[in-house]
Amino acid sequence: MAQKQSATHPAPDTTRRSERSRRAIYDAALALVAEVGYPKTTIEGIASRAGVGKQTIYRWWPSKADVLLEAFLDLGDQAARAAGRQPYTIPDTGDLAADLKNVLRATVDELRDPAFEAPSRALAAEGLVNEELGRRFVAKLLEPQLQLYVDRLRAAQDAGDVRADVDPRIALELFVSPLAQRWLQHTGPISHGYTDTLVDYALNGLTPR
Amino acid sequence: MAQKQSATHPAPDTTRRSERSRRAIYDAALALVAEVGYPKTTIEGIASRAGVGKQTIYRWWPSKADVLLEAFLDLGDQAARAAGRQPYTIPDTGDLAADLKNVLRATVDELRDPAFEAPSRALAAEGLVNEELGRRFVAKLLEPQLQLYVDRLRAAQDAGDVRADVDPRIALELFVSPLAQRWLQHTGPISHGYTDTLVDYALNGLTPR
Amino acid sequence: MAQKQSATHPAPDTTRRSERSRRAIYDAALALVAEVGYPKTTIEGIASRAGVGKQTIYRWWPSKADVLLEAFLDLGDQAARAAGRQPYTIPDTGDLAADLKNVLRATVDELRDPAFEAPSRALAAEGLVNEELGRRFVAKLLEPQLQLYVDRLRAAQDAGDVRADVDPRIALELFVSPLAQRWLQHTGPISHGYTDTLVDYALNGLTPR
Amino acid sequence: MAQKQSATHPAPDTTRRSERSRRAIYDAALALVAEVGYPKTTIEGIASRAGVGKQTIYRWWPSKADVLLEAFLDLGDQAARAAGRQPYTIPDTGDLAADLKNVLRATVDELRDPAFEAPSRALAAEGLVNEELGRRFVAKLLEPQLQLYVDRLRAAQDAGDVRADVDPRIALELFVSPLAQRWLQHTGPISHGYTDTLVDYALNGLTPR
DNA sequence: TGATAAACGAGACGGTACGTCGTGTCTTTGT
DNA sequence: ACAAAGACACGACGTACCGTCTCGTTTATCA
Repeated sequence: MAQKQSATHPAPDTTRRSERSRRAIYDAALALVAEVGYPKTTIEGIASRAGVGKQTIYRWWPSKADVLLEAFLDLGDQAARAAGRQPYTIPDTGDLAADLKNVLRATVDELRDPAFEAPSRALAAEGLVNEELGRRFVAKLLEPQLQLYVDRLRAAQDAGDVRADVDPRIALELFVSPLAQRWLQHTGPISHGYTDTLVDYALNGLTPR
Repeated sequence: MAQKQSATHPAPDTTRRSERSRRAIYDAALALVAEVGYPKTTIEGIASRAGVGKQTIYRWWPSKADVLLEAFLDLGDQAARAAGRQPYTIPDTGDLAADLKNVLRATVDELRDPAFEAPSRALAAEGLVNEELGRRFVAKLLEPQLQLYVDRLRAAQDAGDVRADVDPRIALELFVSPLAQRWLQHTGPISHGYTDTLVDYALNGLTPR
Repeated sequence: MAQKQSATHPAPDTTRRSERSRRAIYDAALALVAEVGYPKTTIEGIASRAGVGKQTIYRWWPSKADVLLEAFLDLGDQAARAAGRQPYTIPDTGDLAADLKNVLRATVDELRDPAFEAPSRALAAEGLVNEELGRRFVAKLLEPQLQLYVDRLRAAQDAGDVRADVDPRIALELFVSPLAQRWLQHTGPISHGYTDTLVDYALNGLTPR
Repeated sequence: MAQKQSATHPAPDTTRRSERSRRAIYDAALALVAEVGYPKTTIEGIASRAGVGKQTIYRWWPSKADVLLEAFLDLGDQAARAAGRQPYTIPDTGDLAADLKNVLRATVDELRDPAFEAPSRALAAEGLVNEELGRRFVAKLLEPQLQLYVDRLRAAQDAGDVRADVDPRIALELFVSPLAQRWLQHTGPISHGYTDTLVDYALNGLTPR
C-alpha cells in the first residue's frame, strides 16, 4: 500500500523529530488559546512562545487547528495516564439511571474546567466550518466517548432494563446532545440537577404511563 | 437610557443610511459565505462585491460576524414574508407525536438547504468562540424557534398528553438537541426516519412499560 | 498610447501618495545602507525605521534596489538644489588640462564622501548583476555626468586643442574609467595627483613625441 | 606563527577531504550562477545540485561568494591547463600597439563568453560591496592580469617606445579600465574596433602633435 | 585486517526576511 | 453629510534560506 504523499514537499523524517519542540508547541498552543482565545492565537505566537521556528510547526502540522487538536488529544492522554489508566468504561452497578447520572455529573464538572473549555470550544467551532477537521474531531474525541454509552446501554438491554428494539446509538443522544448543546451554545445552564432530569426524561419518556 | 457610544465617532445618522448599500452588503455576504466559506469571506471581499466602500460596512457593523448575522436574519424575514406570513406556530392537531414529527421533518429539509447551511453553520461556529455574538445568535434565532416547542408541549400538558411535572424547556431538547448535534457536528446522518425515532423515544422513554 | 499595467495589481493612485512616507523611506534607506551595508538592509528594516508599513514600500517600488536608486537620485537633486542650482557644466577656461583636472579632483573628493559612497557602491553592485537596474543606474546617474565631458571635449576640438578625429565619448573614458575602476574595485589608491596624471597621459599620450 | 582558528570548531582535516564533492560543488555553483543568476543561487541549491550535504559546503567555505570565487579560479586553472600551459605573458613582437591590440581583442572575446560572464560579473558585484572579498578577487584574478601589461610596458620603455617617465601601472589603465567599465556597467558596446581605438588614443594622446 | 575517527549525505532545528493579504482608520473626491 | 475609493500602519500568513546541529553511513588512515 503506497503512502499518500504531497507532491510538493518531501515527507519529513519522523524519526528525527524533536520531542522537546513538540511538547513546547503543545503547551504554547493550549496556553495561548486559554489566555487570548482561539482567533487571536496565531502560529507565530505559538512558535515564539514555544521558542521554536515557525517552520517547525508548518513541517509537522497543516494548520493551527491541527496543532490544537493534537495538543488537546495529548492533554487527554496525559490526563488519562496521570489518572492511573482508568478503564474508560461506564460502570455497571445494575442501576442504569444511577450509572448514567454519575457519568453525566462528572462530564458536567469536566466541561466547567477552564483548561478543557477553551481548546474544546475552539476545536468544536473550527469543526463546524471545516468539515475535514470536524470529522477528525468527532472520530478522535467524540465518538470514543459516545461508544461508552452504547456499550452501557447494550448491557442494559441484555439485563432487560432497556427495550430491546431501541437503537442505543440514538438513545444516548437523548441525554448527551442536550447537554452538549447547552454547553456549546449557551442555550441554558448546566448542572447536576439538569443532567439528572435528562436521564429521567429519557429513560421514562414524557408521556404519562 | 443613554446609548453607549464611541468617543471618537459620532453616531452615524441612521436616517441617511443607504438602503441600496445595505441590501447589496447582505447579498454579497451571504453569497460569499456560500461560495468560499466563512473564513475566506472578508470585509474587503464583501465591500468589493457589493460595490461599496469598506467604511460603509465599518460604519454600520462592528464585525464580519455581525454583518452575516443581520444578513441571515434578513434572509429569514424575507423568506417568511414570501411564504405569506405563516403564523409561526407548531400546528396542534391533537396528535402530539404527529405534530412534532411534522415540524422536525420540515426542519430536516431546511437544514439541508445549502442556502441556509453555510451562513448558519458559520454563525453557530463564530458563536461558540465569541460568547457575545453567540448569545445574540441564540436570542435572535434559536430561542424563538425553541419557544414554539415549549408552547406546543404546554398545550399537550393541558390536554394530558404530557406529564404535568415535565419541564417543557428541557423536554424539547430530547428531540431537538440530537438533531442539532448531528447536523452541526456531523455525528450522524439526519433523516425523517431519524427524527421520527427521536420523537418516539422521547415521548415514550427507553425503558419497558 | 495605452499605459502598460500589471494584470494582477491595479495602478496605485499617485495623487493620494503620502509625501511624508516617501521622504521617510528615502531617509531610512540611505541611513541603513550607510550603517549596516546594502546586503543587511532589508525592506522590513526600512519600513520599520521609516515608521511605515511594508505594503507602502511594495506599493510604490518593485524592489529594494529601486527604493535605493530613487532615494539616491533624490539625494542628488536635493544636494543640487541646496548648492544653488549650479549650472552642471564643466567650466571652460580655455585650458583643457586644467579644467579636467579640476573636475576630477572634485570627483575624487566626492567619491570619498561616506554619505555618497555606500549607496552608490550598492547601486553599482546591484547593477552589475541586475541588468535592468544597471541600465537605469547608468542612464539616470552615469551618462548625464559623462555627457558633460563630451561637451567640454567638443569645445576643445572646436578650439583646436583636441584632434578633430577623436571620438569624445571614447576619449573621456581614458581618464574617467581608470578613476571609476580604482574606486569601485579598490585596484589602487585615488588622489588628486593620480587624476592629474591620468589627464596628462590621456591628453599627451604615452609615446615620446 | 599559529593558525588563527575558531574556538568552537576544530580545523577540518584537509587530507580526508573528498575531491569528488569539491568538484561537484564547483560545477553546481558555476552552473547555477549561469542558469538562475547569482542572487538566486543559494547554498542549499548548490548542495542539492551537487548531491552534497550543506555542512560539507560550510565546512570548507565561509560563504557563497567564496565558493564561487574558488570555483571560478579552478575554472581558469583548468582552462589554462587545457590550453597547454601557455606562458601567460603578452607577446613582444617589437610593435607595442599591435601587441596590445591583440591581447585586448582576445580579452573582448573572452568577456563575451557566457561561461565566464555570469560568475565574473557576480564576483565583481559582490566585491564592490564586500571589501574583503573584493580585495581577494582583485589580488587573485585582476592584478595578475594587469601585471602582464606592466611587464610589457616596461619592455617598451626599455626599447624607447614609451616615455621613460610614464608609470606603467597607471598607463595600462588608459586602455584596460575603459573596457572594464563598458563591460561591467554596460556603458557602451565593446568590440575589436573599440579596443584598437583605445590603444591608439592612449599611446598617442588626444592633443594634436 | 579490523578499529576508530573524521568527513560525508541528509535534513531538522531556531531564526530572519520575504512578498501578500486582510484589518480597521483616515483622507480625498464626488455627489 | 454619506458614500466610493483607496492609501495607510499594522500584523499574520506561509515560504525560502540561513547557518548550526545532530543523525547514521562511508571511507581512509592507523594499530
